[in-house]
Amino acid sequence: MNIQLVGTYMEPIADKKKAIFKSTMELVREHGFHGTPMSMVAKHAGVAAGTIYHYFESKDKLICELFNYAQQQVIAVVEQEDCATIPFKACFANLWMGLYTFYRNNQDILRFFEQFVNSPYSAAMPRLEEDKFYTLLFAFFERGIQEDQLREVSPRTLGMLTHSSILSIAKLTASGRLSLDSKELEQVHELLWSGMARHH
Amino acid sequence: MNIQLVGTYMEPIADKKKAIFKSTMELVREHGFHGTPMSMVAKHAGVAAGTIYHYFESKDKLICELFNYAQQQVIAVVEQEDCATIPFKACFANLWMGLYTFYRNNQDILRFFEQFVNSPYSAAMPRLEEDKFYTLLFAFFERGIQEDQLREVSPRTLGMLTHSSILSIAKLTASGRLSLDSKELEQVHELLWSGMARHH
Amino acid sequence: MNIQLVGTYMEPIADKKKAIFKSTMELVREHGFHGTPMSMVAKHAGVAAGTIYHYFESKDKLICELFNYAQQQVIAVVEQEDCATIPFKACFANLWMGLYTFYRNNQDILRFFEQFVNSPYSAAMPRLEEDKFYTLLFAFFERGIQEDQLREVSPRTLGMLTHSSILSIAKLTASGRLSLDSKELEQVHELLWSGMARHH
Amino acid sequence: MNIQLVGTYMEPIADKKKAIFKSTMELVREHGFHGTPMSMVAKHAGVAAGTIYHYFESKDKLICELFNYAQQQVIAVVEQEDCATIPFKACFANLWMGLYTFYRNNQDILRFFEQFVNSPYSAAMPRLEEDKFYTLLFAFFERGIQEDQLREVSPRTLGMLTHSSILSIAKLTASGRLSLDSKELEQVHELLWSGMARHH
DNA sequence: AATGAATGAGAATTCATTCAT
DNA sequence: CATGAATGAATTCTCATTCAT
Repeated sequence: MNIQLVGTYMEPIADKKKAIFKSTMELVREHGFHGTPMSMVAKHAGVAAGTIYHYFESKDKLICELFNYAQQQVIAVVEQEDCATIPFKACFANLWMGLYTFYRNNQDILRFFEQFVNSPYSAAMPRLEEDKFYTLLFAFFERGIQEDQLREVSPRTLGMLTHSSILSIAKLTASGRLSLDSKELEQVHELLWSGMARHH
Repeated sequence: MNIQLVGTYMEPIADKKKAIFKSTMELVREHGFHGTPMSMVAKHAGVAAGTIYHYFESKDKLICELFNYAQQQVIAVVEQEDCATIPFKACFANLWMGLYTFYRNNQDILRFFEQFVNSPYSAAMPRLEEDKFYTLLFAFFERGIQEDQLREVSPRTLGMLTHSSILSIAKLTASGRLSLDSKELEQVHELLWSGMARHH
Repeated sequence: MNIQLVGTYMEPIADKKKAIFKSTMELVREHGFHGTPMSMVAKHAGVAAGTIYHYFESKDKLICELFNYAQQQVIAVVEQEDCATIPFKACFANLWMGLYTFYRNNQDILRFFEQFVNSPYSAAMPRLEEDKFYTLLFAFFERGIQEDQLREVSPRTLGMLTHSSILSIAKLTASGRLSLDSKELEQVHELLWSGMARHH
Repeated sequence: MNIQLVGTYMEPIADKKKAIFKSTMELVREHGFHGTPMSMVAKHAGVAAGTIYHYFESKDKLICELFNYAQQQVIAVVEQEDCATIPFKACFANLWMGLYTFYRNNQDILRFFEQFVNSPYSAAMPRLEEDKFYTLLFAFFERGIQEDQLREVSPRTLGMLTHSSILSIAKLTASGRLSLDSKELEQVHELLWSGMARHH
């Protein structure tokens, strides 16, 4: 079948559309938005330039849809952590490691995200309140506070601190400028935890 | 006088050059690199397009020099903290607040940096080892470890964690999506400190 | 039945072909040739883009055939005036009003014609001598001269003057910039007649 | 000097701008709007493609400005007829012949006009009431009526009839499908006049 | 030093047409 | 017959850069 499932929406995505997503991601990572002409995407994806415009209104739309597409994958990482049955602290550790591992293994996405959120494209994106990823993330910390596990700091602050720590360490290790073994990684999120946790 | 001092190098910068820097910074912040043609910089800076090429070899060079120019200012913030005479913890707090305040008051620079480091431009920039800002930052944490104030975590890790926390909180408060009073800000870097500090 | 008669040729025209003609006419009127892509015609006509190419070799052919198709209708208007049994002057009046009424009620055709004859498409069309409409028109005035009803001015001149007067008044009233009641309309062609008629 | 006067506005027009106007006029006449890419205009005018965009915002603007530019010339023809000192009938004859001669000698403009007014471009143009050419024309006939020289037919009707007669005859003779000597031309506008004139 | 008109390579996008289903 | 995804040449337009003044 010429289709594939994405996220939890069961939306079938044509092979060509996926190929265009994949190529755009890889090329934007390497060359940036501006350095990635549609002709390059087309060539890399093995389709004609015009074909891209069957699937996407414009380059801008392609970029924004790609962001959403990739965002879904990050959301899936957050959602798969079933925190209901394990201690909050362990859940925090899982979340940190889960996201870290995801970004570490998906450098394209990490780099694409960083470019995207700092570009004028992001102006067209949902506000923090409507952003599913951040909604989930903030809710997680909200819960931690209410369960008396975390200090009484705004959940947004905790969420941003956690996420930015994940991103910065993932970029650092991915760039090869620092190598951290699993023990050291544990140290990192443990460090964060000990800062954020309420001390009884 | 038509000159001005920058950094500690005593390099005089012509008014026009400065105007070009300023305009580029503001425009790139709003429109991104790609959305900021040289003609727009020229108009905004009140000079002719050709004039820019008296001061800068190319657009790429202008962008890179602007990065260095702005970087100098961040370095100045780090350098002005005289940590020799105060306790390390207080110095950490000063550094965090100093950088936070700088970025908070210089949104243009913050946004420009974020765009820059995630773009292909940054490929042309010095490696972490040769980057004066990071050298200073890492040295600071190195000292903290050697003084037995910080946990034995790689200084790079500590530096990146600290810097990313500053950037993410500055972006968050600057965007207006979160408002933190000075007490809450203190909480944030205190949180970080308590995670990183060696507990005797 | 899925067919219909057109003109006097008894050529059956498939519903789809007619729908394509109709859509093209309406869309070209509004958007011009260039502003009317085949995909738009297809959508408007409720057929697939490829289907148009079953009926028409190319866009150019479609346009030219549409011109002929519409031309038939104008010819029908001219032919239905049976001038053999009524005075020439009355026949002139009927012809003027017949064509005026037709164009007035068929703005699409009027606008399409005007665009067509002034475009490079018309280069591919029959010369004046081979154009049935003009042949009929010129013959009419030829007869008027021979019957000593009209001044000795070239029939072509009289034909063009008459036709252009009809078109310009139809465009003017259709545009809503001028409103003429039936008496005023009569005045107009009476005016023309009194200019062209031989005064005995 | 690198300038030239246009109309009565004394607006200097750069040589290149004029060359672009001239080329566009000639090329549009022959190939139509759609058949005249900007690259063709550039080549024909001896300028780079980008240069056109120094003078004109877009192709559409170029076309519209060209229309106005050419319109000025037609207006000049109308304005140069000083009707105050000669009989109205003679003035009508002069006007008819003046415009006829202008269009006859400026086929490019005639063809361009016809294409323009029947295209979607004309939608962007001033309404009849604000159109200087038609304002002048209608005022002329208004005067004829008030001076008791013309029948009591709406000036707009008379104006459109007259102008359309000029255009159709100019097209006919220019196409070579009809040849009219000066006597015959006189016959044509005399014919019109006798239709429109009030018979005392 | 400064100007800004001119350049032209390159980018995004369109659309007539084809063809496998 | 009918479809509409796919094609890719052609088009409009942008913009970094140059250079005569």
